[in-house]
Amino acid sequence: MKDIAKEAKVSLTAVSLVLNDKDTRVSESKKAEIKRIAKQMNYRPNSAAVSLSKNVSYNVALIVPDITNPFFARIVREITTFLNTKGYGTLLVDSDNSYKNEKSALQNLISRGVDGVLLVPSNEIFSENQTEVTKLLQNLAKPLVLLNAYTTRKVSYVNFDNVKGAEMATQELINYGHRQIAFIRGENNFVNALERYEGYENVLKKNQITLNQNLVFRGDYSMESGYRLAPDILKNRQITAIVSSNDLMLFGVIKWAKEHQIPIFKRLSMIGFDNTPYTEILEVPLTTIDQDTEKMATDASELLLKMIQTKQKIVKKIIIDPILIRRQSVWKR
Amino acid sequence: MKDIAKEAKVSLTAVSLVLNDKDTRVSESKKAEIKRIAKQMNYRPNSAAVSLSKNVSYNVALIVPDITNPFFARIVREITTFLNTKGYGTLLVDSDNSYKNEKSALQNLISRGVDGVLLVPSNEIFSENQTEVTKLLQNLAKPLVLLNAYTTRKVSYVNFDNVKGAEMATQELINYGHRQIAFIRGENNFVNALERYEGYENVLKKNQITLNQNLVFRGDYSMESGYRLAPDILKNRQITAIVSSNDLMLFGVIKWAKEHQIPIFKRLSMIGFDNTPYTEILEVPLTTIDQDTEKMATDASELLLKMIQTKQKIVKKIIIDPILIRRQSVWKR
DNA sequence: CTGAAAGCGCTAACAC
DNA sequence: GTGTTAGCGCTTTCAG
Repeated sequence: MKDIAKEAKVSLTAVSLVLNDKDTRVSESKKAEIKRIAKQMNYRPNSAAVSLSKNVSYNVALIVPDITNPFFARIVREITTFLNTKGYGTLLVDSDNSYKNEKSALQNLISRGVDGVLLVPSNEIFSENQTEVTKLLQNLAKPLVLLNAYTTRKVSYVNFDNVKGAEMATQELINYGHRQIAFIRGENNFVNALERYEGYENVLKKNQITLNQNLVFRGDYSMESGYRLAPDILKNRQITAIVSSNDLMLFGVIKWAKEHQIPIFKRLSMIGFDNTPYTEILEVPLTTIDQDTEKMATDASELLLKMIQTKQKIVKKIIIDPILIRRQSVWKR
Repeated sequence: MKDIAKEAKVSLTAVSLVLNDKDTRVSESKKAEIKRIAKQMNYRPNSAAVSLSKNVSYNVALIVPDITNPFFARIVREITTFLNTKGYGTLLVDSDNSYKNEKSALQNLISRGVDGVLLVPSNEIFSENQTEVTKLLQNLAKPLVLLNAYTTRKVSYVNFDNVKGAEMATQELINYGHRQIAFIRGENNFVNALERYEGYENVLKKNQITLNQNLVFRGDYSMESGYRLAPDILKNRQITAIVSSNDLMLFGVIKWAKEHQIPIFKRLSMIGFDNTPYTEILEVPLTTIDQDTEKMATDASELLLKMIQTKQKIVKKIIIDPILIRRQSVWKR
């Protein structure tokens, strides 16, 4: 900048003003001259200096439990792309589904000077000491938006209507004559898992089917957990259908069944959650609940940017409706 | 820092020295006192100030073509996790497989002050004006390591031995009696695609099978491109086996076959590339070429950090051997 | 062993 | 319309 000023024979102020388009004061001729020289010298502002001076970094933190899960991968892609067009960079952290990592990432990122954080929380965070978590989330020095979770805390979030999603899935199976419907749910404390389970319960009750806890299985949203659950699910011959809280756990069940030569697609109707791309290449394409990750990503990013730019604490709750995607894994029993 | 200095009745210098463990000079008692107070005040250095002063940011850029592709997702996870343990943050950009995006990201990230960049290049970059690309990559102001690509430029990279991988795949099929082996390759200019094709050619020649260009199909590594290619591949009834340059394109073929009720798993032997997790849940688990993404990620990250920390330009080429994972999609014809 | 002070590159309040 | 200058929070040189 100094060089530009010297070259253009103006002050640093003028250069700064012009290059930031706050050129209300500078004369047109100088303006043009400064811009020309800046371009010619291929000037790039030093972002550390800008940050130090303005106390903003134009970086946002994004924390996800597992980037390898296609559902999260989609979210990450939408968010980074969106933020990029708005002039923000994305610092990505994979928390490996661990609260400990989330916590240290949160602190680390704040001191890295991010302007705000987008948090897709782990399951674990909800099993922790909740007053500590509240403190962590509410007293964060920077704006925060939660994705794919809800909370009663004074924190913004955008989430899917999980109750509704699970209701649609369960009802679909009942409509096809199923009554012994297994449900693969997530961890006890994970709020979305609770909601999905609630949807399952609701629909059973509405259809006067008594809830049987032997049909409820508990995983952690990973393919491995589905794989682990598979033998128990498949040895219960009463079960005619499965609703899974996500596609991945169902994939795990399918993997186990394949390995043990069980014709699972012939035996069971199945509905997943997330509409991952791989649902379409299975032996029988999977019916699933689709969630509009793009909307989630842009809604959350926009909200965060608004908080950052207006410097206001906004507590807003956004809930997105899921959609039932009918393919071929459900049929009359 | 000022507060700590005041509280401890020492100078700013002392505080800085102690907190950075350059405490060769400060007395033990003061040292302890300063650390105590810093912890008590929950002191976090302002990273913008550190950056400005030291001219480093402890941030690294990571550019990938498509985070949604499980192969890249795995790389991203390994890299972010590894860099995190070394005290570096990761600025992630999804280039959407476009050279234009890569180029602007590269410039944008540099001016964001990253200390170095890890680039998993798009296919497109190799179809561009190559003198421009050379200029872009070689004259980058910061250390650069390429992943999943090779180059004759003075640029470091970590890549798989693609020739060997494709050779293993093709030979495996020949060993099982196949001779009309289709090959799904990537774009013309993408170096890895070229290498894989070369491996295919090599093995045909070695086995005295004449290369038939009608058996070579060209995709872009996306599931969609496989889907597009499927009708042409499947209508050629001579073909008894497929080698695909990645799993995803094969998934696309499988998807199309499913939709058109073609029993592809009965008709064709198939081998993919990448060993994505979903290869195991298909109707017939897929034989594939596994690439050690973790090694690639850590090798590349370590190399980059070395360049950053020693401030030396290192041009090192690392090549990793792939492994053939035998599952059930290959059988005697 | 310790501290004062210059400086990193930029912004913005202030004075002209 | 224009320029001077005081910071932003930290590191590091230099003088004691």
